[in-house]
Amino acid sequence: MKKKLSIVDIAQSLNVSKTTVSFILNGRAQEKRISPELVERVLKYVEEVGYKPNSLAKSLRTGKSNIIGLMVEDISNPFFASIARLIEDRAYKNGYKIIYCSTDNDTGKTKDLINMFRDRHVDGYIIAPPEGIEDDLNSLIKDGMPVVMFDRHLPQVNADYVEIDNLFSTYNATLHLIDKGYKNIAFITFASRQTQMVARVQGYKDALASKGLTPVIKEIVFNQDEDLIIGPIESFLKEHTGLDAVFFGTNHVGACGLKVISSLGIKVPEDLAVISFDDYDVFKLYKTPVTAIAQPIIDIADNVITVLLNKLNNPLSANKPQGVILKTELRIRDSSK
Amino acid sequence: MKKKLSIVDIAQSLNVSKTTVSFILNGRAQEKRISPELVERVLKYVEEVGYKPNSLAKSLRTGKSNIIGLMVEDISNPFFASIARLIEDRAYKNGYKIIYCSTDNDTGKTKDLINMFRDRHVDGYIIAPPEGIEDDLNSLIKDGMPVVMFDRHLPQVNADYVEIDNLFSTYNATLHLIDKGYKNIAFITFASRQTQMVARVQGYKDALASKGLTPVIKEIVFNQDEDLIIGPIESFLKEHTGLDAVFFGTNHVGACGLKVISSLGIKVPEDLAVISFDDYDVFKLYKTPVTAIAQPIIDIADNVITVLLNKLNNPLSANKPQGVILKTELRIRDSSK
DNA sequence: CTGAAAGCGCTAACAT
DNA sequence: ATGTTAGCGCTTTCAG
Repeated sequence: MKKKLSIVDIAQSLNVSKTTVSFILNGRAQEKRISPELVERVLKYVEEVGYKPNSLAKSLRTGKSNIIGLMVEDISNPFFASIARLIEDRAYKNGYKIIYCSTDNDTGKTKDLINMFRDRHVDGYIIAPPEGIEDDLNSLIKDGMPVVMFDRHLPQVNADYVEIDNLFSTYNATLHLIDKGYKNIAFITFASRQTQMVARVQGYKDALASKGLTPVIKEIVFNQDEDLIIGPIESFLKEHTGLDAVFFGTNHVGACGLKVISSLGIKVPEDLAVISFDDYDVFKLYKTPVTAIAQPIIDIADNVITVLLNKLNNPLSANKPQGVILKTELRIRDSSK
Repeated sequence: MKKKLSIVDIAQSLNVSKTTVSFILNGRAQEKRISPELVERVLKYVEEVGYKPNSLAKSLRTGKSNIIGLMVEDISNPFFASIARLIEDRAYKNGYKIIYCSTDNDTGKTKDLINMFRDRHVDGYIIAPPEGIEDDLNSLIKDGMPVVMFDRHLPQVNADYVEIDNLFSTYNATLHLIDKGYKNIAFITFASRQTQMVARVQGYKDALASKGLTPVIKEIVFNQDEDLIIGPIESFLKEHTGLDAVFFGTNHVGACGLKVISSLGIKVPEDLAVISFDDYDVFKLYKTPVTAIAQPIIDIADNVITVLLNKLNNPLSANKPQGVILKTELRIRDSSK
């Protein structure tokens, strides 16, 4: 077990002061007018013996950890997994590491997680916030921590956020269904007071209202156990026989809904047209490919990390937080023909 | 921005030594025979002012970070995302945090990542190892770091690992196809010398050999860009018109393969029977539900974390590393009827 | 240009 | 039972 080298070891071996080594390693040689030869010699030696500064000690001293805390709803959801992946890549390229975790939309768990991150001295926070953590986030912001929300935002929290145009997306997609002649359109989604979900429901309602149609909304309580999502959808679909179209509010609900539709032997789109929020393989490959609202995942990730890096690099900039609203794309497939 | 409290502040406010506070906070009060009244008083005060020890300083001092490094192939792959999720949960419950990242099966990137983890003083490593990092892993182990491999292992690395019975899984599934009367069965997968893939191919070959049939194997070079996976599969399928069944070696290849099959208008299973390794929504919901080999995700995650926690808690235990091999389940659906 | 020295907040011998 | 003290490895003033 080879002993870890410290900056002192390097300094001693080279017969210079550790201060000098530190300056050189931190690119402050020029500023400190250290001779290029020495710089060269130190760098070469450091390389040679494979010395790595202890970042823990560094963090303790500087108060910076170069870690970003990323809280998604559920990392096993493809939407969040993809975003996490893209953010991870961009973060690494900029010298930051990611610690991530899943909130499960659980307020208590999220509070714990925030404390843990805080405790770990993460430099910035990226979060798809559940409800009820306004105070925690505000306290973070008050302490000068960069915070970026995505997928949704908390109106009482004055921080940057990156979202999509939820209301228009469902409005537009619902109109598409109506255009195609569907009249009894149900909206099935997770029960949630979060901004993104409220907007999605509203867009759906607005579109129906504009044509004098009546909304039928089914809210499912989220549960890890898929059967508890499938069950209610099945009951709902069995009860509401007059429907000619159904709109799923998230990819997860959509996938579960399709399972129900398959098992019930419902024909898409003849018996029932289908649209879902989010797009992924399941929708493309379903028996009848499913029309979906695709979120600009790359754009979302790019915006999130750009905003955060900005705040990280200009901690002073007291410029007002802003919200970025991105467009979605309605991918029309056979399920709504 | 309220100033962070340190243990010294606590000690001063209470007129005790910081040692005492430290002992109390670390549950060593009894052992050190500190009066219950004092313990009570300290704990109450700590709670009251919301003091949190600085874990960075703690780590620097103790050399423990309570962080586990988790390296998967690609966090946006549902198989790895699910496992990561389960591991994350179990780790948190045991007081560990996870730093995760995607290796992309890229040796260079993985080496960097290992260095980063090492640098961050993670307490243990969980990795789905790409080829070529034997030395890095061995050096880790030599330095006494707990390492657990999963999904595959590196024969030259003497560490615990958790895998499934790849060879038997494909052997068994291939026999199933043969039983059903299919004779010209192709195996399409990612080009890889990793243990799990070698075993999968071997199982397929063995099954065919046992019946005197000839293998047809197509290896695809992995690429982030899905079109570069779909393209080769399409060419392959067009060239090999005599096939009556195809076996996809991973969920990713399987999903891409289905896209090709759909776009080519190939009927499953009439024109072509299909089986894929891994199981997920896409296979259940495909036009013709696809027979799949389901990995015991929960078991895998459980075993991985159990083994790691064990090593973390008994660093001394020089017991030989062992491999855990788990069983898979062949879920027969209409695509291989 | 370089060195001494003071911490960052915590733990753990080693005294009392 | 409780206090003293010496670091963990690094950055950074301040003096040469």
